[in-house]
Amino acid sequence: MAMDLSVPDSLPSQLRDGANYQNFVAGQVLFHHRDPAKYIFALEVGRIRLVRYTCEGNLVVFQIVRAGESFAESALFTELYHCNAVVDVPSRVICYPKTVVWEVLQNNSDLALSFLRRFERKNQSLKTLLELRSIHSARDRILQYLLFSASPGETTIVFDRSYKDIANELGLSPETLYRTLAELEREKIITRHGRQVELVTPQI
Amino acid sequence: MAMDLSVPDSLPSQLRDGANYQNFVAGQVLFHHRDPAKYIFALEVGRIRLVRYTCEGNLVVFQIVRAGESFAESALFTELYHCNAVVDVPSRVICYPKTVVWEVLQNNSDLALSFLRRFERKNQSLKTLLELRSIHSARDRILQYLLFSASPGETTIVFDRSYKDIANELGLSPETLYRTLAELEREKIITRHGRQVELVTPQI
DNA sequence: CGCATAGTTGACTACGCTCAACCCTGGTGG
DNA sequence: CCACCAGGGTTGAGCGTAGTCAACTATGCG
Repeated sequence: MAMDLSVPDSLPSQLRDGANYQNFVAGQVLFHHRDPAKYIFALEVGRIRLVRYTCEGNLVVFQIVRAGESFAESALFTELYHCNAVVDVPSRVICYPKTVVWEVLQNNSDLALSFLRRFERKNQSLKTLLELRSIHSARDRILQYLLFSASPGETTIVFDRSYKDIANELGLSPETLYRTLAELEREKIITRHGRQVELVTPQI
Repeated sequence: MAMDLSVPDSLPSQLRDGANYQNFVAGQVLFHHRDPAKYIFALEVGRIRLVRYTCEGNLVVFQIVRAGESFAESALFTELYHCNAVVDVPSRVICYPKTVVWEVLQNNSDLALSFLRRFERKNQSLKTLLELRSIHSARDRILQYLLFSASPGETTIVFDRSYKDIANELGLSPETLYRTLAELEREKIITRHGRQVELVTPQI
C-alpha cells in the first residue's frame, strides 16, 4: 500500500529492478540545470538541495531533500532538469530511469496516487515559501518562519543547517537575520542556544 | 485520452454525472481559507484568483485560474481549503465532489496521470514566482517577469489585468512598478501602449 | 596549528515603500 | 446627457528598512 520511492521493497518489481544506487560527497552535483532529465531520484541518506540561480546570481532554493524523500519527479514531464541538485552532506541516492517509472505509472494507479500526494506536498511547501516572501518586514517574516518551522504544539526549533542558509531561504541577507534574531532575543520573544531557538510565545 | 476537468465530455461517466455547475459574478468568493474542502473545480469561463493574506494583511496570489483550467485539486489531500478563491470576472464553474474524484482516481491511471501533469505545471509556476521574488532589484525583477511572460520568440506582451495586480504578483508596490516601467521606456528598453508592452531586446 | 567559513556587530547607503496630489477612464445614477 | 464618483495610472518628495562593506570573533576541519 505505502508506495515509497525511498523504500524499493515497497515498489513493483519492475521499478525495483530498474533502480541503481549512487553515493555522493558534499558539494557534488547530481544534475545540472538543463541536463537531460533521465532519472527520478530518492534519497536514502544525506541531504540534497534543489537550487537555481537568478539573473543577479542569487541562489534560489526550491527544495531541501532529506533522507526518505524522493525528488525530480517533474522529470516525468520535461526533457531537461530545470534546477541543479547539489549534495549538502554525504548522500546515498536511488536512481529510477524515468522511462521505467512512466511505464509502471500507466498501469498502477496506487503509484500514481502516491506521486500525486508527493506533488501536493511540494506544492504546499512552495506556497509557504511564497507566502513568507510576501511578508515585507524582515522581523515578521522571520517570526512567521519560526512559527511555520515549529512542529504544532512545540515551541522549540532545532535547525540542522546554517543561519546563512536559512537567511537565503528567507530571501534576507545573513546580517539582517542575525541582527533580527538578536533583537528578538533582547525583547525576550525568543531564546537561542546555537541553532536551537525557543519561542517564548504569549502570542499565537 | 485527453482527460480534462474543464471538458466533462472527456471524463468517465461517473465524474461527468457527479458534476454540477455554478455561476459567479466579480468579487464573489467560491470558498474561503479553512472551509471544508469538499469540491474540486474547473473553470469554463471567467477568471478566478487563489489568494491568501499574510500576517501583515498583504495579499498573496498563488494562482490565477483562467478558462479551461482546473483548480483546488489539492482538496484531495486536505480536509480544509488553504486559500481563498475570489472571482475576478463573471465566471462559470464546474464542481466535482472530491469523494467522486477520489473514487475514480483509484481505478483510472489515465486520470491520475492527467492530475499529475496539472500538479507539475502548478509547481513550475510557483517556482517561477519564487525565482522572481528572489531577484532583489525591482528593475531586474520586472525585466525577468516580462521575459517570462512573453511567449517564446515573441516580444510583445498584452496583460489582461491591471498593473496594480501585476505589481502585487511581483511583490512590489504599484508606484515602483509604474516608475520602473517609465524608466525602462525612457531608456528605450521597452515601449508601452496601455497594457501592451513591447520588448526592444538586443539582450538575451 | 592554521585556514576557511559561520556568526556577530557597527556604520553607511540605497532602494523601494508610503503618503500625497493629480489626471484619466469607465461606470452609475439623477 | 451630463455629473459625479471610484479606481487605476502617474509622478514627486521624504523616510525607513534592509543590503553592503568592513572588522572582528568563534568554530570546525585538515
